[in-house]
Amino acid sequence: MALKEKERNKHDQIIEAAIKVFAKKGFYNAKVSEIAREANVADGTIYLYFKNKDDILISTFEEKMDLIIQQMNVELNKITDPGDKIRTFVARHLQLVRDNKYLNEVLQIELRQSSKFMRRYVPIKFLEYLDIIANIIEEGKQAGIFRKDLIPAVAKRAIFGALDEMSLYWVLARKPKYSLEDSIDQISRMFIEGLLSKPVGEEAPKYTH
Amino acid sequence: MALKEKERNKHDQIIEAAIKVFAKKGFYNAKVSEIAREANVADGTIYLYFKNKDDILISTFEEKMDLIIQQMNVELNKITDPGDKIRTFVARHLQLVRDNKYLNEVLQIELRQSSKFMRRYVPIKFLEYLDIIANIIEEGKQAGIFRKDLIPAVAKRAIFGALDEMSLYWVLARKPKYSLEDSIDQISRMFIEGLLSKPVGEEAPKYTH
Amino acid sequence: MALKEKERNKHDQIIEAAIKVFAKKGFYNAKVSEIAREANVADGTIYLYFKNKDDILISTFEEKMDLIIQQMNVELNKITDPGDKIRTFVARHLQLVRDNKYLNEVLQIELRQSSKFMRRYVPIKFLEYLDIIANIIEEGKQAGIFRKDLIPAVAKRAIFGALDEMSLYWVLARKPKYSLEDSIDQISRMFIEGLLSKPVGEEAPKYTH
Amino acid sequence: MALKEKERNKHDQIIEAAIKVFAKKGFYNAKVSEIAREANVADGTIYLYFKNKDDILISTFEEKMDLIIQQMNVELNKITDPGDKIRTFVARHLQLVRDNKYLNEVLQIELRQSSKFMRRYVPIKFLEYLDIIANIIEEGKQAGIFRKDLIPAVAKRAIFGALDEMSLYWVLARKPKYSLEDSIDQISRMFIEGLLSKPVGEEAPKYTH
DNA sequence: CATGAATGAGTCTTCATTCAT
DNA sequence: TATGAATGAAGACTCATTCAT
Repeated sequence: MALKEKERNKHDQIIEAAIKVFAKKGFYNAKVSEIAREANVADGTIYLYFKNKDDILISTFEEKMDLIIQQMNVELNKITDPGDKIRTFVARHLQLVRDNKYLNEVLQIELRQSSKFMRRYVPIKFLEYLDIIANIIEEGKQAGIFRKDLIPAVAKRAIFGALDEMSLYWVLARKPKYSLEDSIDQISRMFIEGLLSKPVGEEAPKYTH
Repeated sequence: MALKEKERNKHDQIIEAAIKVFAKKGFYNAKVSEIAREANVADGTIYLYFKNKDDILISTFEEKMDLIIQQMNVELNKITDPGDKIRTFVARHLQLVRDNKYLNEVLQIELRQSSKFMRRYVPIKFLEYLDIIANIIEEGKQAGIFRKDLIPAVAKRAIFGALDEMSLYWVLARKPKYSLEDSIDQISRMFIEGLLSKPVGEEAPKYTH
Repeated sequence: MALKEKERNKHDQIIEAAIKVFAKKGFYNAKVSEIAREANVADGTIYLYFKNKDDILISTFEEKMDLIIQQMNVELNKITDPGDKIRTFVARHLQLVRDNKYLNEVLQIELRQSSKFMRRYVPIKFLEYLDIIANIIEEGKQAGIFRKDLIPAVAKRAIFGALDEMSLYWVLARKPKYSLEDSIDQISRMFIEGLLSKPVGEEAPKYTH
Repeated sequence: MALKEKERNKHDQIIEAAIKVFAKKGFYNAKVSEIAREANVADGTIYLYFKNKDDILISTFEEKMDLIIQQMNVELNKITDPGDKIRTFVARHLQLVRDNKYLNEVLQIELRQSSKFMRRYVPIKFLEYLDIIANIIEEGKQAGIFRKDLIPAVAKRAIFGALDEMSLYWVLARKPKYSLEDSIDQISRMFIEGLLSKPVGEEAPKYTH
């Protein structure tokens, strides 16, 4: 492992350490010296790779989101049906959340944390991620599969919000009561089919307005 | 105005001041002395009404959520159809968000802020709010209007998450591109009807799972 | 003495402590916490009275120079002859230097210390002090006692510089070899009469160049 | 230029770089790494030529003063009359100051900087420079040209101080109001002849310049 | 109840110096 | 000799909290 750490460059060591510490303590309660210790570097070394404590968090976010966006796009490019894409997006998102516990906690809680980050820092990568959903919606509309009156810019946020809240639940719940599979299924279907039961032969729902 | 402030008790003055300051600066960057100044009381006075800085935030949350829950229940009790209830919940929630800019910012950003609050503090009031949604889902299922396989505990989080993300957008966007009405309509229909278009004559959607 | 310190306000306690510590350690090597200890206040208290460490030094300078300028003017107003005024200025300056060992060290060494102060900070009080000399020169010229071709703006700096260098000598020399009286006499006469011996009847100096 | 720098040895490169950086930033605000960059060497290289940061300043001072003292002695040895020597010393000093802007700033401000240097470090070279003046005074006394009661050890400091203050004015004033020639003339005459005018009837000095 | 001056623990950041290459 | 990445000690400053009035 010592070898493994030698191989990875210090930048990455620090990012990984920061994710752990931020996840455990929260950004404001995390000490730079603790990140340094976790990364097996000296305090000062952090500042050779990052401008300041804020920069560590922002860099973590950008670099990790970049990876996630790439992976997500690779996955989605294998699929053509918009409904399947939604289902896949939901599944992949929740799997990522489950498999990257620490990172999820940081993205979930710490980045939302403070006006400091939410406002001053324009989360380009986040918008890029949201737009993956918007694109699926748009494709679905074009293909005549999704309703024409959907506003992708609103829908993308609704879908992301639902997933995000589910993720938060997992972050906070010590013992989640619902499995990943249940969550994927529930959320996919809520969005694709809606809440209504639609017995064969029944007409379209009445709240058309 | 001096009179108006005299009338209100100091506890409420401080809560209102805290909402403003937390909304503007964020919890960690808000200074107790700034809240005191905004509330027109001395720094020390804060500590006669609240245990500490954390307690101000937690009290704000609990007291305000209590009000919101009561109002929401009054509203929903006038309605019987579960679909209408969902639509009303969505509408009311987004209206509250729009009409209580500062409070929304605090609930949105600051309470999510830190493991400190999200973990240590069990948000009873928040769960109570979520359960309003769960109850609607349950009623809908009982009435045969909503799908039987819906899991209310998951659905409630999906719906709240969608609303919450929309709220966050309003907090952060300087000039929101979508109106309250559009958002209410979009989100209500996404959940009630789903994303799929249902061309005349076509049967129920194919992804029946 | 504890009583005496109680009487004086904290601002002055800090200034006096700062003079001692700056004199002993120099500005950059002086620790704010050391000034606080010397002043019998907490570290944070310093920042209730001064913006930052720089501000302590600058305030010390301004406040003390103000006192010195006032005292000097009172003294000089009792005298009419410009030559006597020069002699008195020289005497007073050197006495002040001798009697305020710590302050002198700070003014001498620490304020000259760094471009930081000498350039960024316009030493209004210092110029005011220099102008006392310029005024004497001007009066002397008006009265026909001093040479008409003297440029007060240059002469004031030459006289101050001579005194200042003498002061520096006293700061640095552990055992000064020359007494205050000798120094006063030498410097006064060098400026008033010059270096040349001018026995009665002797001709003017020969160095025409 | 690369060639030119290759020619000069690294020691001198560092000294010249240090003069620039110290002049610009001041000793305490100058970074060793900045000196290294300016000198086109690596940070570590500095420590092959100098013991530490202090040593750079002290070495700069000693080496440069050595040169100045030599030049000054060469110049003065061509002259015999003590009055002329004083005038020449004044002129040469001020010319050096004007022609070596950076060095002057360092000598003026940075060496005075801190008790650290002024006390711990005995400025042998500085005393050597002062003694050039003392020797002129002594010669003048021997020759019966200067007053017998002059104390060279005091006079040398007065003269140097006057020059030094004038130099400081040039360092700090962005647009000096007085020319080099005026300054040389004023200071030389203030010391040689004094401030007093010599009323008609008495012999007027002939060097009206 | 109310005040607000005083406290002092706590931490990010800098930068002279080292040393493996 | 030369490098420059890494080190880690050190200190200015903030601000939640207290308590004498």
